[in-house]
Amino acid sequence: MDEKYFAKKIESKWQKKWAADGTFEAEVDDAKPKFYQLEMLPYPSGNLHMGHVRNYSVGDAVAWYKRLKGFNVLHPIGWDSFGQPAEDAAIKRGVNPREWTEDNIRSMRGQLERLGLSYDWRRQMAAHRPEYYKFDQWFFLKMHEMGLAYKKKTQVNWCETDQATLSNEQASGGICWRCGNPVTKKDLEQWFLKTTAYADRLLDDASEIEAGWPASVMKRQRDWIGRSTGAFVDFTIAESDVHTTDSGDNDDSPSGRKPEFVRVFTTRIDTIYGVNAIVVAAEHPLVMRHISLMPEDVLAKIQQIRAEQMNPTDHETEAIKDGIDTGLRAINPFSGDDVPVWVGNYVMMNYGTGAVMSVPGHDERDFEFARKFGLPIERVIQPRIDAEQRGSEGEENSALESAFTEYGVLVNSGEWNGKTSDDAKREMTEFAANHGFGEAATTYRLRDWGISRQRFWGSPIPIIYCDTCGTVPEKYENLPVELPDTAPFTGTGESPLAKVPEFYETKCPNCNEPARRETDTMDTFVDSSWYYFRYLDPNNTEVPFDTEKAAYWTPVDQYIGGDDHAVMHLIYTRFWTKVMKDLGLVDFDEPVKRLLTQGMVVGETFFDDSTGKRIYYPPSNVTVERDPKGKVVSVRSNDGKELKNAIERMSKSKGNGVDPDEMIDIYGADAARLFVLFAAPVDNELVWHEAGIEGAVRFLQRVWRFVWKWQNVSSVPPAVAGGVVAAMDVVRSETRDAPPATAGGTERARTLRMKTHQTIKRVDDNLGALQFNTPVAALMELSNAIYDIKVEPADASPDEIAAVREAVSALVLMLTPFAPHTAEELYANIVGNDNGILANGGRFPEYIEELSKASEIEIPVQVNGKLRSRIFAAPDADEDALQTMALADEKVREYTDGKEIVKVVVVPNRLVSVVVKG
RNA sequence: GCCGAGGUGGCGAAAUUGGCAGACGCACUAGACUUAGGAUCUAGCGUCGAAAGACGUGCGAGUUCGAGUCUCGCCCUCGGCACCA
Repeated sequence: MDEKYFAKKIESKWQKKWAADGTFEAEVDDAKPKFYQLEMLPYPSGNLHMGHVRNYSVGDAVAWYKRLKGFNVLHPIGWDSFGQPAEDAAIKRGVNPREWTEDNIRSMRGQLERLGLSYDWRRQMAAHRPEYYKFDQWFFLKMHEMGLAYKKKTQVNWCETDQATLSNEQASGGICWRCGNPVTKKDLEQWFLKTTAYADRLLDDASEIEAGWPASVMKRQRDWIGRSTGAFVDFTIAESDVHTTDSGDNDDSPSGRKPEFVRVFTTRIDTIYGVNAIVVAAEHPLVMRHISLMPEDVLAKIQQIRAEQMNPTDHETEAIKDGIDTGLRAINPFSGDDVPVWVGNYVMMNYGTGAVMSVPGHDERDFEFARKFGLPIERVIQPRIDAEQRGSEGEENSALESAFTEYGVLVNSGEWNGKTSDDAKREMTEFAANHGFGEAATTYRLRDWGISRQRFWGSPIPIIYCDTCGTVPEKYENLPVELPDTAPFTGTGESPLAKVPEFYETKCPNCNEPARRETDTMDTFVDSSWYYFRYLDPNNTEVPFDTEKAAYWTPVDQYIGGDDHAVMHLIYTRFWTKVMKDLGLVDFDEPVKRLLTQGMVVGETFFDDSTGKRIYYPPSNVTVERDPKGKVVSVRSNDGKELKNAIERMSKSKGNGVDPDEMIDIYGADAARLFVLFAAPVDNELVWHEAGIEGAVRFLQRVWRFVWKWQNVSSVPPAVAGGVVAAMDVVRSETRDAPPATAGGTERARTLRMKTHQTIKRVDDNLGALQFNTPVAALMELSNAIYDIKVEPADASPDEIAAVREAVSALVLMLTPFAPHTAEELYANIVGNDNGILANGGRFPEYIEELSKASEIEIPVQVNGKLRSRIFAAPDADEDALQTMALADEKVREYTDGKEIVKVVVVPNRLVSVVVKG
């Protein structure tokens, strides 16, 4: 051990050692409890960024913590290596996507290794390798057999910038998930996975994982699935001689020919007597059927609305209601009234039935629409009112100032008057069903998952089109359908594979006649839906993974990643798991027991308002002026211009990115890791300040210096040579049996031991609760306490040496999850061998409660709620004793003398509160 | 607009869940050592005040011996969704 802390030297030493020893290689072992620690796998862009560093430092801390607690820990990593950037590189720079990807994986693996992350590298998977994507295809075929994979022509989300289709999840908010540009619509023939078939299970199984997942993620998933229960109701079209078997787009309708009708979905059938119109989407089949009879101006308006709905969503103009009366009329099956049929821009074809019953009295949108077009507004629900008010007649007919959307009691609703909304909903739905004009219904916001991508760099969809046999799945024994080495890359929206005859020309698996392969590839979110099962059995060539291995390791105990995947990846992977359960591959419904979403790492930049030029903060790029208290008064560029600050997501274009390699080079991996864990609570945003990482180095150096100073002393008793745990046993028996020391040095020893054991408990509790900033603070406090003992090794008494030795051993072991290289090196120094913490049987230090307690504790005394004094008492002193002491206290008496004591509240070990009067 | 999370020193944050607000770190101030310090060590660091002390967790009320924490009403910030019938 060197006297000085050289991060680079010890980091490379232990990284080599771990790799050579296979320290983090895990195997199934029924004798040990398992722990599957997983972090979201990176896309191999070529460079690690600070967000990765944070994500993987957190995961590594958990993995180490669990190892020290005696778990058999599986901690793998891999590569989400299919996807657009590789193809973009091919288009722009003519490189081969495979070589580009492999190069990036190589360099990023180097970066991960330099961080010293404790992965079992033997299990690495990469999505773009045939041995992996073979099983994407395998799953696709299984889902095809199960009827979960199907093809249909539909309007898809299309990103003009990326020239690519997007799933609904990827186009959330009308914005492309990758490039952030607005999304348009396009008609395409696409393969879909039937996620909607699992909508109920996705919702209902959520209760199993609720406790371990962030509430916000659960909520966003629920909102995304968007289940609403209500009813379909059919309104017959008046004076129409058209007959229909359904409302056009709905397969669930009753069979048999009936007069033309329009089917609406409503969650509020109890308001049906308040219907003033039927409003349908511009593309609704009803409109299509009657289009020839409509006047010019109506058609023009419908065209206009249709065009607006096709365009990228503009949230500014969206709120303005627009519509036109089609001239058709529909009959309300409950009241018998006939109402106009309108086209409205606020009704969307892709939700419910594309038609709504407009009830302006009790729906805000309908209210706004009715106001604008002067349609009648009637009250049919009245708030529940008290008995004495019930008689007042005016209520029922009073004009509505705004829509009343709550539940209440029905009025103006014929025979249903007086029913509550709840009762009416149930009874009216039944009534509609019995009379054949409606039924109970549930609709979802969730859509099926469109997985076709007109891209080269993805898993080919294993389907063959044959002129005689039609759409034919590839045979399992022919998997993988391999990508060609290269293709003509244009990025124009057609799959490059469609230009590679060697790829698409094939024989039909059925009839052996010439046939054509599907040339679209799968969405990369397919790869990430099941990758963590592949880690369990990465070399299996027959099936995705061995079910027995999965039975031991899965589900994932702890998953960590960014919350930008709250909807996309995490819904897909939950869906995939449920499919795997139905296939008999796993026996659980939910793949991830606990989920932690870490906050973003952001950078601070300063910019010149006039030019918009950004300057990244620390390395002497700017001059910071502060007042004597340290508050920033101004920041100037080196040429004297006043700058404004901005905290933004780190990115190349903003020039505020921080290169992990550079940080490792300057400060060391341990310091970088320690800092990201310490700087902020894990779910908060983290503003990267280089000064902070210097603080982390200082802490490590302090610990280092301390061990150096005490190293000769700490190896004195031969009994200690067996290791830290043994050392601590010795220390424990030395002091436990000894009478409580009272004088001089031994008092110091006792205080330090107390701090040591309090720290053990705090760090254990905090890590167990997935907090990382607070245990680091606790370790810093312990290090300060060791420092504060202020005894030179030569002058220390035996129990002081023992106490210091115990404190140092505990500190070093508990440092492992945060700064493993430093901890390993210090530990090696303490035990006198280089075998490593785990090989030596190092464990998380044991907490001994009795040692954590002070012999005397300070108890604050309040008089009338204000802190007036402190008394010292033995722990667990009884209430009477504390009260007597408190009332006898000189300072307390200043406030109580001559006054009446009304009440004394005593909280043992906490406080005494005296209430006086007069 | 709706939903969710949150507002604590100059900054990042703690606070045993109703019990000494500001632990720990950064920044800052003073001093020591030093040829030097962007190293290290010592001390200080919520506001006002010379001190005693008073005030202090977005604002206003309330419950309580006692409120950062609980209740009610406002204000603000950040995220998500955005006509979901």
